[in-house]
Amino acid sequence: MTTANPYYARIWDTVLQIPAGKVASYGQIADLAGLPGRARLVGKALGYAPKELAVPWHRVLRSDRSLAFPAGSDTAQRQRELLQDEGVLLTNNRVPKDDLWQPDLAELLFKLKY
DNA sequence: TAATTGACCCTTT
DNA sequence: CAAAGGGCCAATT
Repeated sequence: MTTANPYYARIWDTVLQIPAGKVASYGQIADLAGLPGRARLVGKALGYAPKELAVPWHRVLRSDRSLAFPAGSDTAQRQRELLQDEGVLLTNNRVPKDDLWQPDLAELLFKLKY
């Protein structure tokens, strides 16, 4: 472990709040985690995310609802498989708007214990 | 310390 | 709807 930053923990916690069958964008996660404008950091945090936390990184994608990886790459294919396994069907590398995560802010704040 | 990089986002064409 | 340009901020070199 090179550097442990407090930002990452909050990002991981927020991602863990995404229910199965729903997806959220990096910017949305950053915003909910209290880090507006730091969407890129979310991606980095997911890359640093330890396996033990079982962070559902596959439920996080770009704001245009497309995968953040080049189509055809191993990571992209695994993400697509994981999403389909949860009931999120990708059409042309994109998920339906109906599957976007719409969190209840009050409940989310309670779970994250701000 | 300065420059480069990146699992991104928004607005305009 | 897809592509292009500009911006943002932390981590890395």
